Amino acid sequence: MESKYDPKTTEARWYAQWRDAKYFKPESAPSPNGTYTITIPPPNVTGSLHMGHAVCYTIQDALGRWQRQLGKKVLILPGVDHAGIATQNVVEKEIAQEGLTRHDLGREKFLERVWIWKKRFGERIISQMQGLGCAFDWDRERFTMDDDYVDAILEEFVRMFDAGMIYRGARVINWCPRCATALSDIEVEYVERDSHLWHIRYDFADGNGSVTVATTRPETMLGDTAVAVNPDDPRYAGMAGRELLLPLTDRRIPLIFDSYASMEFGTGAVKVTPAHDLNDYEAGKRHGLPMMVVIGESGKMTAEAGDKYAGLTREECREAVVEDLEASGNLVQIEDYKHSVGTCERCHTIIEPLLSEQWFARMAGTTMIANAIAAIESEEIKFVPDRYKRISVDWLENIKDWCISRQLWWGHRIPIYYAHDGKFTAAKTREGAAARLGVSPESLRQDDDVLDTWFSSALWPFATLGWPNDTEDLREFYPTNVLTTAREILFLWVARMIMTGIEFTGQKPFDDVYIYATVLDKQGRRMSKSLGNGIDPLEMIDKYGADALRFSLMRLASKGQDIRFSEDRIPEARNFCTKIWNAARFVNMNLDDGLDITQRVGANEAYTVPERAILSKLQATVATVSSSLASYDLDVACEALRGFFWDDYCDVFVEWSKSVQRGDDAAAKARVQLVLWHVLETFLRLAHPFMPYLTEEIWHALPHDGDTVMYTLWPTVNEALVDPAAEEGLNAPQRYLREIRAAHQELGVPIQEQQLLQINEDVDAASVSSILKAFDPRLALANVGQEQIEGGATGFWLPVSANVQMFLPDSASIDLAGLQTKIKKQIAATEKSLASVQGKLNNPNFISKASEEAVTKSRADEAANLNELEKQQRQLAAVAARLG
RNA sequence: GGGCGGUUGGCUCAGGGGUAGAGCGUUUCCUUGACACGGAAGAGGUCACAGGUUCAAAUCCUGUACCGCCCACCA
Repeated sequence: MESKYDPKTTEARWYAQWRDAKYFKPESAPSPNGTYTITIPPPNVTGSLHMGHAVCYTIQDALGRWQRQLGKKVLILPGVDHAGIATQNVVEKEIAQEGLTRHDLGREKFLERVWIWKKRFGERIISQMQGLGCAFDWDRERFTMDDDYVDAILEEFVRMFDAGMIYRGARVINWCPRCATALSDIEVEYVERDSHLWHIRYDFADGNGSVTVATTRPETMLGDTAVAVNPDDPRYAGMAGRELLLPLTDRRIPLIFDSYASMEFGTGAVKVTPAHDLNDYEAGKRHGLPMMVVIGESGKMTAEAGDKYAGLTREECREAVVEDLEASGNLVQIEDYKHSVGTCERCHTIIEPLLSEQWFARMAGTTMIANAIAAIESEEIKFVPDRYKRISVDWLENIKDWCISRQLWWGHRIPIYYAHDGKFTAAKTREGAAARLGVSPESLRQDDDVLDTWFSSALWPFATLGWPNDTEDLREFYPTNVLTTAREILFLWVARMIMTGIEFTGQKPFDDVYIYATVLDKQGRRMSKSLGNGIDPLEMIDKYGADALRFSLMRLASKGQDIRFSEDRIPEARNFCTKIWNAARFVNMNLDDGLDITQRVGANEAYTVPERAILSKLQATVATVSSSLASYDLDVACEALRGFFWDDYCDVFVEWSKSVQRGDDAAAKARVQLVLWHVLETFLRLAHPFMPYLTEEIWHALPHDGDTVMYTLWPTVNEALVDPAAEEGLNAPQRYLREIRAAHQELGVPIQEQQLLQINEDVDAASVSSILKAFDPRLALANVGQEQIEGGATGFWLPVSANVQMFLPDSASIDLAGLQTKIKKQIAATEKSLASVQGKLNNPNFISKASEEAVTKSRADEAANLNELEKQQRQLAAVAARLG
């Protein structure tokens, strides 16, 4: 093994080897224990992967590698999403730099450009996942625009259409004037804005009085077709049906009664613009009001807005209208007002609610929704953390119909075909539609719109496995086991996969939904392009290695808590990788050639205390890492691995083993080597899901059995090796040693002069002595456990811990006064702690009401404190006697 | 307006009814034959605040404050 670990060359070498050997394919591994499937959330082809993706794919890879070691036939199916609106936007931005719009290119040429983009970024994304070390089955990689995937979408659409779940209608929808498309409700992002509330006076047409309305959007008044007041509002009693003169126009509009007008807000009168506000639209429908579209799809005022305003942008028109209202004297007041404004999730342009013909999927009240709710409520599909269960159900229970048509070019064309006579139907093909309508295919016109991206991603877990065909993959790997995803697409994606999965396959799409931590920057802000605070995973891999990045992310990603991440968190993990490398190198260089690894460590052999202790702790680590993986507590697993390896294995066991290696007991050497190797090899298998490259590299450098650590079996707990007594047998001497060292430091006596130790505890004196000498060879311990001083040396016994005394010969020059002060301080502390425990024990309520366990523990605490106090007092006495 | 999460040593976070834990940082010592991306020893917290329940509260309950997120037809 090289003295320094080089992640870069190691990672590249292993990934290529794994891939060439087809290790990632479920068919390759010995798999007697069933299947385990993950269809990874397909990233958008909009750009490269960010840290959130790195967390996502790292977790899934770790879960997959773990399950593979458990003997499962593991399929992790990768892919990318065409991401309609998002991708169209980035390509539009790209061509804008050439001074072009998509309309300059035309649909066909523009789509060519998008495909070029897709190829470039799709490949980059795949190589990024591979750089992370992801053991995904690349032969099964899917894209949401693959032919067979498209077939699944057509199937979905036609089935829903035939079931009456898809309809076309004119409704007020969310329109993004910049993207020039409709959006669904959940693609709108609300942001708080400082604005104004404009109070405008509408005079009655008969010249008798007026009504003042308040609005945040004065420009929409040009499309007002009524003013509404609450029927119970005494201020407007009997005024229903009276006509108002709409300012700046010559139109007359009615005053209507509708309970949607709140009496508490402003004057209680609300202007009604049915074509540009969802509530107003509903009110307009209730009252049969005309709907005037005054703002067009481009965000500019239409001819309906009047000659004066037509052609102005919404913003320009607002200024003009306010100015004109001021001039006409109708502007009563301008109030500062903070409210939230809907914006486009993709381009952040302010949404225009717009009356428009769109395709909708019926959601509310359908069995599709009911079944999804039932699956979540019954926990047939389990959410982790479980609070997302309630959130998901709430959303589904209040679901509205879903606007699925988009006026985009990049996406799946809606499979609706229109005949000349206006009749239309849905079909997978033009020919199919022609047959349904009884006309010729040539006479049909296909709808120009495309489908919402999420309409296609909703099928991901099963369309990727071949649905609607009854494929072998679908039968074998569906339902999948876990969906690991980001919180922000819980409704957009997760809920919809559950809906469609149950609807179309009759089965839930996955058992568990694991919502992982969001990666934030150091200040707790979202990482985003506009803030420029993102960190490029590939750059970090290049700098620290993939294993270090993976480990740092998983170690920080505790369940339900967001991660504040910055580059300076990675060295911690990188240092751990280095530590593992160096320890392995040390172990490896000390292994004798004849090590027989078929002789795995068993329980029956006569191991020394430190050997039994490390084997025992290894069992605990196996248990913790296994259960933490099962409950998605990857941070806990990482911490268990780190603590065990660094503290228990390196700092204690490996250090101790040096004394054996230095000695001349051949049998002891062979034994310790076997334990060193066994623990390390087991650790590598445990750590492999988290740091695949490093573990593979070391595993191969060590004696091993097999071709890859990927296919080794997951370690199990060997109860026979669980040995708390041995752990204590190792802990105790370490405690003594700390105290001996402290005492020597305190006394100013070199530790080399320490020869004798007296121990009153029930310990194996020989073992303690040997462990002590192993950790500090400077100790010239001649005897442990004997009070008799050989050779008639004179000196005094200083208690160093409750049951241990060390001998200080007269020759030592000792700072007794300093020691005295220190012991007195310790006594005070012990007394305080003793008083606290005794206070508890003297409380009759505690004795009678507390659990037996708690009382027992307190009694033990009291005894320990008393013991400690006694020792300290003896110490003090010993020193005092010495001081004379 | 409703809901959810958070508030623990300088920083980032675990934990969770029985006298506070980790990593990083920091202090002192150590270039000892795996590792200075290291080792040894140490300092450092009345667990946001106020009430309550309990023999016992950092932990459970109620409320408050602040931070963050989500939802809602906040003219």
